[in-house]
Amino acid sequence: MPELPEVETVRRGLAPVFEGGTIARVEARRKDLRFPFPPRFAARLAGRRVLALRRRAKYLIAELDNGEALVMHMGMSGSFRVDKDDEPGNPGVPRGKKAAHDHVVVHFEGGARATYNDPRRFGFMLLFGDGELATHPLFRGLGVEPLGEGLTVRSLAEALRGRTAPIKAALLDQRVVAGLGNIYVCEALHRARVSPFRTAGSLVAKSGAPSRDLTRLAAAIEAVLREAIDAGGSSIGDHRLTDGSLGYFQHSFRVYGREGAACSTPSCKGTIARAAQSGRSTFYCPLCQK
DNA sequence: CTGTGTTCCTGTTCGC
DNA sequence: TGCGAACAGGAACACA
Repeated sequence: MPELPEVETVRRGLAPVFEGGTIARVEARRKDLRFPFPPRFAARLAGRRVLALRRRAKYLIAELDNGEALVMHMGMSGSFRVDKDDEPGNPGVPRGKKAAHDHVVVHFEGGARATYNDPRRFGFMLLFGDGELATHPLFRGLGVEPLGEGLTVRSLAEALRGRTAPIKAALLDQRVVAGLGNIYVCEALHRARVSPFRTAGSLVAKSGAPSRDLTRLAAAIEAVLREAIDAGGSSIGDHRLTDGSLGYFQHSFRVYGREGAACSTPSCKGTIARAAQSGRSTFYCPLCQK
């Protein structure tokens, strides 16, 4: 489920509990998710204080007071639920009650709990040693963060130059831009009026200079992510939506899941179509995306 | 190195 | 209503 905006929304929802909190104990209710839990996973977390909860691409990173880092990925179907014992009206699952697919529960001193639920178990949790974030294969090749200073038209041009894969596939590649997924790639390409079938390299001039289309695309990526985060931000505090669901922004999709609908581009008479690209669904307007 | 297809797993939705 | 098929937001991996 979660792409960058959802992961960021989850981070903001979890931060009040994680940051500054001390982990009392961890329940890992099975031996693995996508990958096996690290050796002595629960024991190594117990007693640790969380200094900060960060996000990189679609990863959540809890920095611990011993220099290690708890790295979490929610895969396709992962979600977190936060429960605080000192809130009598808390709509979350009552203490001790186990919902299906609740695989990990992090108990904090003071009684707050963060419960990780993941039916498909494509998510995972790892413990990195001091400094491992910079060198671990999962992080080593990650591209720039699309928000903040990382993503520039120039950096995009450099990453895409000469590539013959469709721009849709290139943007899904986490080495190009970190954190984009199928939904937001579709949305960004539509906003930029760029066809998902164009080769990535066609957006870059032979000289390496970015095209006008690429300039629009970079702006569209940033805009759609920011809007989605803002929409998610408005849902923080609602326990049902602190879980990484798409929140209110799904009502703002212009192409994703809208096959057959009228294109929303002003004065465009197109109809949103759906195609398969590298095994995933692409939603686009055949008329205004060139 | 680059690009593409397969695979992990379970739940939900769709067409008959 | 039931039931099999298609599909799902990720990304590691194998392979051409």
